[in-house]
Amino acid sequence: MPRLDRAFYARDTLIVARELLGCSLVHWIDGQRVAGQIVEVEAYMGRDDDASHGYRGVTPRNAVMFGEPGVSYVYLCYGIHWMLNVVARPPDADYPAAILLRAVEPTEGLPLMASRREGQPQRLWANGPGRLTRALGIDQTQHGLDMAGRASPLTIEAGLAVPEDQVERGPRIGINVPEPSRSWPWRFWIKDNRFVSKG
DNA sequence: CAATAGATTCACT
DNA sequence: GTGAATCTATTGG
Repeated sequence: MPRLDRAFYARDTLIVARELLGCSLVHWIDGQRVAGQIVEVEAYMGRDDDASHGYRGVTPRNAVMFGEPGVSYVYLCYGIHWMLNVVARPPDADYPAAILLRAVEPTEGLPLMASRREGQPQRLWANGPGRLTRALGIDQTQHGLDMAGRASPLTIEAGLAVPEDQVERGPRIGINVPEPSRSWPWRFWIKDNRFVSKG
């Protein structure tokens, strides 16, 4: 399937988040292709969302959130876990925005993934934002890549559209939960998918 | 500078 | 359910 182009990412953040469901996150490691189908995402928009890294303005870490759509935003969380986001915002947006990839279902390069997730059952390989980066071999070196660019080793490819009746939306989970009025519908996941962490 | 919270996961109880 | 692991950006003195 073709990789998602710039125009895909250069739209309303919530629309892009919704449409990322069912697409394939693809990474080439040493000429090997590893991939998973995106089953859970979370949108972070700077202007109204004080949980967003972009809320308080530009810093060295979050700068790409203010820039080109389609660029990867990778950062270390809790000193241990790499989080993978992709910038998604209209070209003229006056706010920073990115979408956190929270879970994928492994589809290609399973032996390589297995070696990176040794001792874990397959259902736990990529069921979580820190787990999927581990499974696919994504870390700081993938920060700032243009995922819409032709040569990027990290990209997202189009998938079959997920029907609306299979999509669920809900609030954040965990420690960083905004006020209820602002906490929905920023998380999207495929209904009944066994890799979705919570619902 | 020192302190702290954090878009989490894992091992253990 | 609870706590540890481990490091960076940000906040406060």
